Amino acid sequence: MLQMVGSGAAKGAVAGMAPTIEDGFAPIEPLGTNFRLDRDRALFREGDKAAFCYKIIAGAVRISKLTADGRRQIADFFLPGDLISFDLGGIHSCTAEAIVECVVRRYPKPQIERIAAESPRVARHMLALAQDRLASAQTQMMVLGRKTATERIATFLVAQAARADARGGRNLRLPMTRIDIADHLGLTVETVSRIFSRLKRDRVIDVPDAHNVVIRDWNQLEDRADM
Amino acid sequence: MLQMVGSGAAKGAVAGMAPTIEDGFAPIEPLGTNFRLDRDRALFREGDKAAFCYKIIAGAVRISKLTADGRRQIADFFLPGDLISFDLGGIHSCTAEAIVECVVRRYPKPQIERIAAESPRVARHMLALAQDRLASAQTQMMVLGRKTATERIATFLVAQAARADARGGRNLRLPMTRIDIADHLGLTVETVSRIFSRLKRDRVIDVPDAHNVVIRDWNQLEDRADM
DNA sequence: CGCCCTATTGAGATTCATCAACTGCGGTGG
DNA sequence: CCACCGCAGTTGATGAATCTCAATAGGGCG
Repeated sequence: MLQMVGSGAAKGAVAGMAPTIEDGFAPIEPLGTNFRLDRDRALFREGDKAAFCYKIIAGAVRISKLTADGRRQIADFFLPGDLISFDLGGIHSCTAEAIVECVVRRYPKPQIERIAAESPRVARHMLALAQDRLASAQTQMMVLGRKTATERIATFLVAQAARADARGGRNLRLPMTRIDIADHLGLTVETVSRIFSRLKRDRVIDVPDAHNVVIRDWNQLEDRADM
Repeated sequence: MLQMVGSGAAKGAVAGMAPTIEDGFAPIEPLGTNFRLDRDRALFREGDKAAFCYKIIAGAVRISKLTADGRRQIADFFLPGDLISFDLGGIHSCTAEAIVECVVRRYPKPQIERIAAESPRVARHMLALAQDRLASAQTQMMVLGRKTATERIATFLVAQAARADARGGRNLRLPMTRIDIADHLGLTVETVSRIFSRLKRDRVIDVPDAHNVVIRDWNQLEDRADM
């Protein structure tokens, strides 16, 4: 699997969609080099000095933190087209790991810094990207702080669908495990599993297998997501 | 109260501390104008077009979101010296409200935009600021998703002390109500109150009144915060 | 002086976590 | 080729942490 590095890359991203923030980074593109990252390998770890910026070409990545006693919180998932650690200098505040085998493009930070310093356009895009991330973090705080388990799952499915979607079909691919979903939503695996089962029983979704969800009743799902 | 607009402003901030990110915004300073904001009045609301950037001169501000049915999540609190909505264009992703009577300095966004476009230095500072906020949002996700009620309160107290402190004294002023704290930590008022009482009973803190906390046993507090 | 809002404390209810058992699939090696 | 192992996922029973409901106290402001 995974021979499609050049041509297939855009497939999983927002292919034909409206232009995204990422389009403003054209001057940076030639500085990047692609590499492969095996499942469960870290792109970087919390506390590491940040030496590169990254773009997911294929696969999926999770961004997480750990407590001293091993509890994990996944801040976000990233899919092809997404930019990670697109900032200047500093220390990584999270660990980034491959959920599945990935192709990642990597850009040396010093060169990014130089270009950002010369091109207000690029600097502006980086700022816009950071704000986007911040807004999504704020939404996730609402999910974690104030929503019930069912609302969290429904919200998650709606958000994932909105992101990975754009291609037709209510068919949603979830590359992450139930444990990853639990650690993203502040729940246990068992609770996640139970709620998937309930949504299935209630004909809101179908679950052909653990990594695929078909949304059968979009309204029901959005209702249960609250918002 | 609150005549000290010019001289007393720095008192609550990181006064004599290491230079902060905010120092890089000198070129923007003359563009600002101060105004007063009464308790519970909004600086801006979620969904509003962002027309200004703000700096807290005196007082305290909360940043929050609401669900359709009125549940509230407070993403962060801001104190004198803090910059709010220091980004470019777009729509406010949260509501900002005064916790107590405030003095706020406001900078027109179009002018900020122009300066950011001309000065890579300023643009860079804005980016650094956004990253800081993002890192703190990620920490808060960990708190909300994976920590117990006691850990949340302890973490909150440690963080507030680290922020507002720098002056001597384990004396911590909390301008926000218990409800605000609850909505920040994903708890109910009752739980917040109970845990304050427990920490007091266990001689970890003293609570002379609802808006002041004395940290009696710093180690105990940090232990209970986990991390 | 009295009212309203914040805070505290108690008792009971509920959600979700924990513990445990079982299934199914993929890989590995006899 | 098939048996076995290990991990992900599911489901059930039980329990604990936190919420909800309720009552009371205290402080600031009109």
